[in-house]
Amino acid sequence: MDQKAVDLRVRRTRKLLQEAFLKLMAQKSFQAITVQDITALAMVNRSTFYDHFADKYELMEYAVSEQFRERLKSKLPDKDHYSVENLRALIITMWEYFGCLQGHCQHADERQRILCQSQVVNVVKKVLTNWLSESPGTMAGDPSTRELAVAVTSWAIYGAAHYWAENKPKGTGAELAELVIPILDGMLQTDRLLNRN
Amino acid sequence: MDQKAVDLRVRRTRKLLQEAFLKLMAQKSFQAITVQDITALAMVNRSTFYDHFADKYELMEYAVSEQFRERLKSKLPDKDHYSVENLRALIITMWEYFGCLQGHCQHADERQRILCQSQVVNVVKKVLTNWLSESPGTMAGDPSTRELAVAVTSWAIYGAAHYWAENKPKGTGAELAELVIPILDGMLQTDRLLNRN
DNA sequence: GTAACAATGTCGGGTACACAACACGACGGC
DNA sequence: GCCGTCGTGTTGTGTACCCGACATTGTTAC
Repeated sequence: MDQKAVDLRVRRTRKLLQEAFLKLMAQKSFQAITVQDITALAMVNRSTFYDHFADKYELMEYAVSEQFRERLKSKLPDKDHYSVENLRALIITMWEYFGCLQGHCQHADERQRILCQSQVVNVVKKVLTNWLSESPGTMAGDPSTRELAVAVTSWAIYGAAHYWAENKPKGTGAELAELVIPILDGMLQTDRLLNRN
Repeated sequence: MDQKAVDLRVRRTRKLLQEAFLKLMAQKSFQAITVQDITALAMVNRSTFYDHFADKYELMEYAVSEQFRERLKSKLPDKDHYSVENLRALIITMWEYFGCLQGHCQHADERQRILCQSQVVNVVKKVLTNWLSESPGTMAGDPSTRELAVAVTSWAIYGAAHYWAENKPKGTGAELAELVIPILDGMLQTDRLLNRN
């Protein structure tokens, strides 16, 4: 699933299933969507669906991850290295996406909103891991410390974005970023310093 | 090509190629579009293209035919039988589509505009043939007379729609229909009467 | 002229996918 | 109870498609 899908057919099939699922989510509840609905709209045979996803939950996770990944990729100034600008874009994008999730999936209940959001966090974890491993002269020796820092930071961002999306409907992403960047940047910087010793 | 393409993969591939082609026509000239452009956008292997179309001209004909067919299907009150209302819808739809062709394919030259329009006439021929063969008690014995009537009527409609689109930019489709329906309906009716004897 | 390059059209071998058929559980009606 | 219907998940066989490589045909530049 996560590993590269080289074959054009594989990439295309997943893309078609993803798009069909997102379209259906805009007009139906997740429960009301059947695998048959998805495959019919995507023009993919139903049994082929199971070659890629165990069930519609797995497709939802995939669709959310990919959509957020795409969106993030287009917003990051330099996607390969850590910087405060990248961190700001990350925070704002996640907050925006949470709002978009609420808007796009009108019929989503609390349960699968959390499922979706946790997928977003997983994407952020990967991005942060990349940044820190690409960052020159940091954490050469201790990957487990890095994993911990990534997990803490990712979920911290989630907490901020989630709170802001739920409780501050008038707030902007920039405001949110200004509030939490000092904390997060501090975490990542001290982490780097610790590992230099 | 024309015969039914049952397999889902075939229908999907052609649909993807068609959509990609139409997207590219909106931003490039026909000459500037390569088969590679089309297949890349459609997420279809280039060699697969040649399993369906001999060249990009054939794809253009297919795309125009299908697009017009779809458009027509959604406009006809009763798509299976001849009636003046159907004839009116046919005339107006063709005229509208010619305008749409000019708008959508900005970079099209005169040569392939005619290629496209002749495909539209072919679709109209098939529709008229269907109508007359489904029409109860008409032309049971002489298909060649029917073919002739269909050809004459189809190209007559083309002449009207083409002229109206080119020379009467202020005109409406309804006006055009009112002008030519008497002639065309007369042709089809006398044709029927002739064949009753 | 010709050399480099890009797009076309074709072929063979491997594979992702379609299709049909199946078993299973969950419902709802009689 | 038994029934038909619907959605799910699995399996086997045939095929549409991918991919890479190839020769051919323009097209541009030197």
